[in-house]
Amino acid sequence: MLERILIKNTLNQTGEKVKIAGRVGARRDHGKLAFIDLIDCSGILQVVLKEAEDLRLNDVIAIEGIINKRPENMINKEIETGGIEMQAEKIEILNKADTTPFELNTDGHEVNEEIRLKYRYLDLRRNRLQKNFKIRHQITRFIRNFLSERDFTEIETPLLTKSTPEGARDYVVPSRLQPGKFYALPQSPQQYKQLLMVAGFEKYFQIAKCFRDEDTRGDRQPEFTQLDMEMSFVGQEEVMKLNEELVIETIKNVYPDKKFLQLPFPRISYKEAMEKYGTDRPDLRKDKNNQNELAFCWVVDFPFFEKDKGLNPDGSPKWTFTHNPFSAAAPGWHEKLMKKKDIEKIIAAQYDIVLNGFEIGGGSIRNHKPEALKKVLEIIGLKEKDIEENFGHMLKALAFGAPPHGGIAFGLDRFIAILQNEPNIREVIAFPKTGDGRDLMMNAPSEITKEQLKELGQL
RNA sequence: GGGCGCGUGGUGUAGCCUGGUUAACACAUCUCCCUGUCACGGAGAAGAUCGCCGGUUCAAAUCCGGUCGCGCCCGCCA
Repeated sequence: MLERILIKNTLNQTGEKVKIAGRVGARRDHGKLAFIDLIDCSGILQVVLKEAEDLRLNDVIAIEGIINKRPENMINKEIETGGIEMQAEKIEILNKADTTPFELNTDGHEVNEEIRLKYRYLDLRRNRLQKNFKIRHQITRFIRNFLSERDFTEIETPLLTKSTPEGARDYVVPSRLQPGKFYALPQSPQQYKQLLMVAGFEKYFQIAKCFRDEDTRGDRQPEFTQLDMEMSFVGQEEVMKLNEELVIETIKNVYPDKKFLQLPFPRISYKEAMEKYGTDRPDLRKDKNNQNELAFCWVVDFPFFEKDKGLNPDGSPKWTFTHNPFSAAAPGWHEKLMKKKDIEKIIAAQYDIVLNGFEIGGGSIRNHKPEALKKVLEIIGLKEKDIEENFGHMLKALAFGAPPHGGIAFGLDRFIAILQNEPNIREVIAFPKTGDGRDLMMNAPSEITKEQLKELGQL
């Protein structure tokens, strides 16, 4: 009884009898001679059959046979195993396959998105998507190793957490044990990672799922993955330096053909970006058709606050934060923040990293003193009661000797999509949602039973 | 919430502007032929009441109105 080996391992088995297994990717029947391309997770191999078998596309089979060198004039240079082939001796059909609703030997761009998502498990068989997810794994593996080697601890934070009044709309989950109350799914692990700094971990990271109940875009999904990171006893320079190195090393390792337009990454102030490029995420590429050109930049010196729509009841302007309520003021602006003076001029210790015109990450140095965070919350118009209710735990935690800290978060899906030259992050998310937030394959969201609703206190 | 685009066999398109044969083509599917193909080739077959509803007309895939679905963009997204 032969043990099954992977197709990539047939390369050094010339002359040997082996067993391989996979699905039929193509069939070329010549009557008394037939070929099939067998596909497994590691590659593709041509199998020669003496007689035409009753094999159909996508049937799952196991084959035993001899691996032979191909004659010189029959070598296929297009595939890795093009110099060898298997002479089949025994075929076992493990499972027959229905005809697929679309062809799998293309890149899929021609097929309607809706039908691709409905049959996502077939769509994922495509070469292009297989590559995307193998690369995605290489990237996350490299990042994990890079940060682990630098004393970072990967820590998971809760998905069932608390709704907060600021920022994006929350996805909420009704509580059974606390009828009428709701958990919220995190928009980001922001508060937890800061609390981990209070806890003394000093260097934390997480490949974190985040949720935002807002309208989607080509580069936005309701559910997405963030590389989340936080460090204690650092300033803006250290965070930027470490992350620049992380990005450069990751790309050098996974994409040796990609070229950085400028190293180190140029730094542009928000003001300069707006004046020169009319956007805070400028596309600095020289040749936008060159898929290997990467134009990174940092955008810094963001205004902390901007005027919100409408006015306060007393006629004073309403303020909102431009990026993150937990950010600290940039060096030199702390006094203005504490005195709530020249609010529109205050600069935040905030930095965005931009790649080819897309914001792929952003972070800041945080307010590690409770009185500073409180000032920010007051400026954006929160009443004492709201502050206590929504941020009381943060203020309390910071008061127990929180170290100075700061961090960053990368939109991992977006980052990978750009590196893979994919126009849409759905191509690098295994089971993405449609524009209106549905999962066409699982048919979610769906209705739940009256009993479930009752248990949740929703009836 | 708003703007734009698309919807025709299983998949992708043509036809629509300028209404009129049996709705065309490619791929996929099925049958047959084929001993060196590699997205094999050849012969044949089946498969669409043109998203849905209504209107105009002798006649609607085609014109008009509505509706549904999908995508992209603006708003929104700390």
